[in-house]
Amino acid sequence: MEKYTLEDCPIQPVVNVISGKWTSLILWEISQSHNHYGDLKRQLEGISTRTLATRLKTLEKQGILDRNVFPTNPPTVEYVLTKKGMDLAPVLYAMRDWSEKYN
Amino acid sequence: MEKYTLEDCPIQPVVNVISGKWTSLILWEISQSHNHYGDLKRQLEGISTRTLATRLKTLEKQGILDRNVFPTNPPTVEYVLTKKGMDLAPVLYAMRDWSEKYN
DNA sequence: CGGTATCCTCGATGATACTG
DNA sequence: CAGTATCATCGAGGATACCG
Repeated sequence: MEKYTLEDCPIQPVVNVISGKWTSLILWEISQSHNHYGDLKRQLEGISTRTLATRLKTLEKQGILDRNVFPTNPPTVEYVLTKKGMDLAPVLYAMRDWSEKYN
Repeated sequence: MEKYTLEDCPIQPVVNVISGKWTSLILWEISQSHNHYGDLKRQLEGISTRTLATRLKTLEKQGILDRNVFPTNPPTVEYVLTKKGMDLAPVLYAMRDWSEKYN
C-alpha cells in the first residue's frame, strides 16, 4: 500500500538518491570538483566521518559515484560522478537557482 | 562551524525546504493540482495524518504554500503554491526527468 | 589519508484515538 | 472533512576511538 504509491510517484527514484541531511550537499560538492575524500570532509564542515563514508558508499551502490583509489603514499581516494550521477546536474543547478533567489 | 557550511552551501536553502521522507512528494502532488487535504491524503497513500499535517504546516510557515479554508459543509481545505513555491517547479521537473530516465 | 567499529542520541515518522 | 493529541518506534546521524 505505502510501497505502491512511493514506487509509483514520478519523482520517487530521485528522492531515494538525494534524500538525507547531507546527500545533496555531497553531490553538489563533487559536482564542483571536490572529488577527494579529504576535500569533501573539509568542505562539508560538521559532517562526521561515519556519515560521509556511509553516504558515499550508498551513492556508489546506487551507481551515482565511482570510487578510485590512488596508491600514492599516503593513498588518496577520489569520487567521481558516473553518467547517472552527472545527469543529476539539472536537479542540482535548479536547486542552486532557487536557493540563490530565496536565501 | 557546522552552521557556517550548512548555511553557506549554495543549495542549502532548498534542502531545508524539500528534505524529509514525504516533503517533495507532497510538493509534487500539489504542483499536479492535488490541492485538497483529502486529495493529498489519497494520493500519498501510506502517509499518516500527523505527518501530512505537520509537513503542510511547515511548508506554510516557510512561505511555500498558502492554506485556504472553504466554509462549506463539511469544510474543505485547499493548499496552493505561493510564488516561492511555484518557483520550485524547475527543481521538481528536473527530479521527474531524472526519475523517468533511471527508474 | 581514508576510512571502520561502537555506542548513543534525537527527531522524523507511524499508529491510534478523538474532535469541531 | 481536516485535522489535533499522545505515545511509541526506528534509523539517520553524531562522538569517539582505533586501524592499514
